[in-house]
Amino acid sequence: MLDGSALQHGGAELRLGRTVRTALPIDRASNRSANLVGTSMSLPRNALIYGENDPADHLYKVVRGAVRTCKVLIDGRRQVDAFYFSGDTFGLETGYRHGFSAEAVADVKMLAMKRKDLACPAEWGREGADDLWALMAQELKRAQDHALLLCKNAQERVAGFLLDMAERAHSGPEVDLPMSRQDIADYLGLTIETVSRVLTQFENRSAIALTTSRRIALRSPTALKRMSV
Amino acid sequence: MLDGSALQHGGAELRLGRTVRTALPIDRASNRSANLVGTSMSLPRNALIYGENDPADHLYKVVRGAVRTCKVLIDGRRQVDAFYFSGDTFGLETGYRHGFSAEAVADVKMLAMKRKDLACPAEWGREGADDLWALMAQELKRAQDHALLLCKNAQERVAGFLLDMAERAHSGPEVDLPMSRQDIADYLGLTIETVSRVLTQFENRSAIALTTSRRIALRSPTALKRMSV
DNA sequence: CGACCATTTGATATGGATCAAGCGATGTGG
DNA sequence: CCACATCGCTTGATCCATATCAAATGGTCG
Repeated sequence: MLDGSALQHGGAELRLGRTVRTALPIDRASNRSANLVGTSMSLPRNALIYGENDPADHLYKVVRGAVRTCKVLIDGRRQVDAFYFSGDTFGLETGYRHGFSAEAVADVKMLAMKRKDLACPAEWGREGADDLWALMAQELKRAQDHALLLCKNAQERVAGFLLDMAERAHSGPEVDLPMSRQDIADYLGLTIETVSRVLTQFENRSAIALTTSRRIALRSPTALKRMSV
Repeated sequence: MLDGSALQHGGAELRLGRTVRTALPIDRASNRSANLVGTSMSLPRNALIYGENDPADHLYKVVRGAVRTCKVLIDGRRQVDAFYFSGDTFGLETGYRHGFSAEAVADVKMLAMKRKDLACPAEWGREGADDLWALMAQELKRAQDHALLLCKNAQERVAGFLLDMAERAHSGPEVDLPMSRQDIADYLGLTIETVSRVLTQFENRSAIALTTSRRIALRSPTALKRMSV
């Protein structure tokens, strides 16, 4: 899972815009936040990081770029579980195998950290245990919030999504969305057409401004918050 | 939170069929699964166990009956996050306060276990840490599966729900659903009418049989599985 | 420039919500 | 014990939000 070759096995090779480039273990960096040594890897847009059911023996920390975790149902429908940005850690699982696959939303640089046994907390040092616990708690909250989001209507979902992105994707006054409309739609349980329509609707009401299709200025976060519940 | 008086404070007193009866600390039982001492409490149907934003300093283990955790939005919509049955532990949180309220779906008997500091794993013994980690992982999986369910259509949600209940509510060949149609609807992000219609539809196709409205025989789990994705 | 891809916009269809009524079980007071 | 209110569930009729189908627009790269 740490070298380029491993990245091509396993899950389906979906939508690879370019070939998957071998990740060179260029630098090593100690990573306080999980008390682990990380191997740096770079992957191009749409590359598969790991597939569903692959052994879950690494944690990954995004350095630059963005990652999505998702699942594809038998009939082809795709569901995006989460997005991860710079500073976020992903790959933590509830079992020994990944329940979702992970893919690069945009060119991504990240650290891969080996974990002997993620299922047995007693093996970790004190710091590591606290970090992992915090991480797990964060993932749980994310999943719960996602479920809450999915019970709402289209406007509320998109508004909530934008606010979440604005808070997390640490950009300036404008939010830079690295993912496609399809990614957003699959995360929100909507279609790309609906996502697009809601966005133009928000723009018409001056709640947002679409600088480019992937760059959005939140003109009125208050209005968005009002619309998000 | 351990005595009846505490149960009445905090969240809204919603839909209480009867008055909230004071929970007597009748017996004490050591509880291996979390390495804690539990105080037994009994509560009537619809009683509030804890409210949103209440301090999260206890874990609860269901002995008999069923519990739901949920959230009520400002406009009154309710979202059920999870159901817990005999043997399930609930109350684990991502912060110092509960993000959801917990209520008795039916008359419930449970053990309340005090936790000094749930946010600091180093404080727990080795066994306790492993147990809590497993519990957290289970909650994460539950939340993820819930989000997946909510991306599907009505048939798939109801089919998935029935299969989940059949697996968890350890009844015999017939599944005993302790919760109301409203509870199910709020869990699945549907209306009671839709839930009801889908159930009769399943019955017409002989996938299930409705012995009573709360008692369902899964005639063809295979068919349900097919319909659930 | 032309091919390609992502996004937007338009027209129509449909699944589930909403509104409304009926029905069966349970409980209560006369 | 019955008449009656209540409650949870089902069923029916209609409406609406979002999906689906289709086409136009715009941006990017060779």
